[in-house]
Amino acid sequence: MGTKERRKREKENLRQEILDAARQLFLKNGYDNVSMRLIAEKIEYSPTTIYLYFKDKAELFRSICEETFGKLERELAAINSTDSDPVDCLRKGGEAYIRFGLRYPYHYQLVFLTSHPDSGGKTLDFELTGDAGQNAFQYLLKTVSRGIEQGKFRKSDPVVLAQSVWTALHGVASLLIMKKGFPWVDREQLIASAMETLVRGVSA
Amino acid sequence: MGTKERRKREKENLRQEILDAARQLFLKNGYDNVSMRLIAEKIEYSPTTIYLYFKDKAELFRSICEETFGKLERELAAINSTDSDPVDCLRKGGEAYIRFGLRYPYHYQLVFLTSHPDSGGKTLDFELTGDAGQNAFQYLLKTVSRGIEQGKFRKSDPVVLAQSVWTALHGVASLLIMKKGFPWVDREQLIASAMETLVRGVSA
Amino acid sequence: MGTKERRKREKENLRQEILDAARQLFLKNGYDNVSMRLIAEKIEYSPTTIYLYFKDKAELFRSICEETFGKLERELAAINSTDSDPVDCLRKGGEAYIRFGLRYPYHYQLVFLTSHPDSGGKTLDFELTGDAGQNAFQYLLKTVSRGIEQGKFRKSDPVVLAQSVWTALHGVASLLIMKKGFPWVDREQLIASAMETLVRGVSA
Amino acid sequence: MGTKERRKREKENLRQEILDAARQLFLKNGYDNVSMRLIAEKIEYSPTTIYLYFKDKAELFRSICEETFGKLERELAAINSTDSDPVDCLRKGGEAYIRFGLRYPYHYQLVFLTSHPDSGGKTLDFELTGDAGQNAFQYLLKTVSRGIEQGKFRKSDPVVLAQSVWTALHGVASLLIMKKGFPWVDREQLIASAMETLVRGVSA
DNA sequence: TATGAATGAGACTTCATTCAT
DNA sequence: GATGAATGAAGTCTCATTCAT
Repeated sequence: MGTKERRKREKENLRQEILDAARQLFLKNGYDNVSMRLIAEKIEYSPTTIYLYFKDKAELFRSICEETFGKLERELAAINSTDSDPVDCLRKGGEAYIRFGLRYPYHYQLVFLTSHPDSGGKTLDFELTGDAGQNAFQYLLKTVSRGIEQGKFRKSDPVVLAQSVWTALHGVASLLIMKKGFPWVDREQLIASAMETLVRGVSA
Repeated sequence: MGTKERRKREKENLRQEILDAARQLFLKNGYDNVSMRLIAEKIEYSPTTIYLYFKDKAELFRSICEETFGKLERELAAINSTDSDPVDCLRKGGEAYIRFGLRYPYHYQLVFLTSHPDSGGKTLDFELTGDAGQNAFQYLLKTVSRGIEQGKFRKSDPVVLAQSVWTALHGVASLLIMKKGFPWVDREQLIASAMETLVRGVSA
Repeated sequence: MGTKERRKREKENLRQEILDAARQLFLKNGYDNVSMRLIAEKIEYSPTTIYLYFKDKAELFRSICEETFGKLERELAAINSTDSDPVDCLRKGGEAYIRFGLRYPYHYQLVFLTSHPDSGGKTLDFELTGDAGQNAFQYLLKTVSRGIEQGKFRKSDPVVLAQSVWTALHGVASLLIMKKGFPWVDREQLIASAMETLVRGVSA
Repeated sequence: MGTKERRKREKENLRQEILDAARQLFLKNGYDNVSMRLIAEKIEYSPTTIYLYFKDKAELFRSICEETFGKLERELAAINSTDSDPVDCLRKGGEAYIRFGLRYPYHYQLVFLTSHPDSGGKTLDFELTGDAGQNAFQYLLKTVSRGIEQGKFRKSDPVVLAQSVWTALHGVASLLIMKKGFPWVDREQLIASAMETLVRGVSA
């Protein structure tokens, strides 16, 4: 194979390489503390090159978000289509959600633990993120609605209940991801306890 | 009238004035979107002046955090010392925790939503982090322990239960803070529902 | 239908197509505000392609100028050879000159409104400059000389008079080109008035 | 005088020094080819420093224009207030205008021979320039109007005539400034001839 | 002939910070 | 105690251009 391979690392797909590098940096440093130059250095390309694949910094960030949401959605979709009992669904879906976060901590952080630069002047307008968030949320909402209808979950506005379920799940995932230094109990025990609390909490 | 009083507002303590201005700005814009100049303009002093009171931007921010977390601790302490019923304690303390996060979102972010392993170059180095987290947690642990002892909370390892309670509280605070763009239901309803879920979930 | 014809428009001569596109853009936006990419997009080719036909941006521009100034000379030549009355010649030639400037404002700028002493680093080096100026001037000089000889223009050194005529024509063209923001009267009226002033001014 | 003088060149007024440097560079290179860095290097300061005196590049450019227009206006005002005969006024004012250009070729070029970046996308909106231009033009308009009223200038719309007079004056100034390489006749002769042509041309 | 990929240079601008007064 | 003046570093992004195919 006479092909000249300029760098050892395979770079079949530079676009993906950029995404990977950027994701990691955004996570470690936060959106504002990652410069295009920094990303470029990490992949050992010139900053200009990034602009061949992404219109600007915001689009790069947005792409990373979309990517992650896609993964999560697919996992949740699988569970929802398999199981029919709302309680089972909640249990399995909830755990899946938490474990998704733990398995892809980088992605999770980026999407759920990075403040999108929409507050301070520089409105970058990540509507899309919101949409994707809602998509993932729809699965949860369905489950909760069914649970209420079937009298298995306590009576209440389905949206309200679903959102509060989400906060509970997110709490577990995010704290475990972010506070690795905290003297946590056994991770499995904690997840079990949190899920138990959640399921009891929403049950009728 | 000989004395030219440059501003009507009393400024006995410029240091405090700086802290106040900076706190508001950090809260509104986030750390990265607040420049020293911006703070200086708000207090109508020159940027240089700030450096007479604070070594640099990081120290200024750190001071604000300390100040703020003092408040959180005091709030939680007050609740814990006043109320004796663990359920009430959990309810009130939990709400206080959430509302604290919502009131000081950037401080909350800094301490609970930032991973500080190496912080990538710009070392902000908030030693406080671990301490504050654990301090706050101690109050919760006490309450949970008492609840289990009194048979009001379901039987389980107090630390495990306390930690899972924390995740639930944190979930509400952090999601509301980070995902402002999400179509949340009425905030009060959401908090109420989440607390209800939590209290039911841990009850015996 | 085997042959995929990428564009309907015939493109026998890509070089000419580039020139045409570039000319329009240079005219509309000015040299500095036209990027190679912009030209490339207009002709629906890649930027790289342009370099197959022109060494660089400067050469492309230079080609356009040459092309254009050929036209000016031909126009003036035609008038001078057709008309024999110096007054008519002056009138028609003068108007032609002005209108030429207005039709090709950026070319005109380049040749008559740019000082090319050292051109500060970015040497555009339009040798053409002096030549084109003088060539155009020769036609004027002939006309003026004939006018004086025939007693139709006021007695004076032909070169002096010709040069002052040139300044008058140039004044109209250059001001209209450079000061688009000025609240000019109707352009035709202005040209007519300026020409009237000029012809009266040189008449015996 | 123990005063530490950091540089030999006097720099009592850095703002003026910036203006001077910028004016020269804008002239030599054109607006687009002058970078803030270049100006900074010329005055041996950091680019940042310029921003202490001017909001941005556009404001710097605008300031230079204002400065120049001020000078011209004052000269023309002096003449108009002294002389009463329109013909004299035209003659003297016209010459003054031309000589102003020749005396301040840098200023003149910048204001009358630099295309303000208003055409190509980047609308910088130099309304002000237009205003100032109009102010200077008012003096000319007054003279021309009086001349027409008194029957000394040929009957015509005063604004049209005034504008065509301006083009004539501008033609002399600008060509002499820009085309130093052209084999001009004696400058005084040329000015005299151009003014003669102009005065004859507008006379009744 | 045509181009996709890549880049070095450089554009304007903002920022935290220091120094001398 | 307070500030005006100044700066080095860095930010995002665009451009003309080249190279290998």
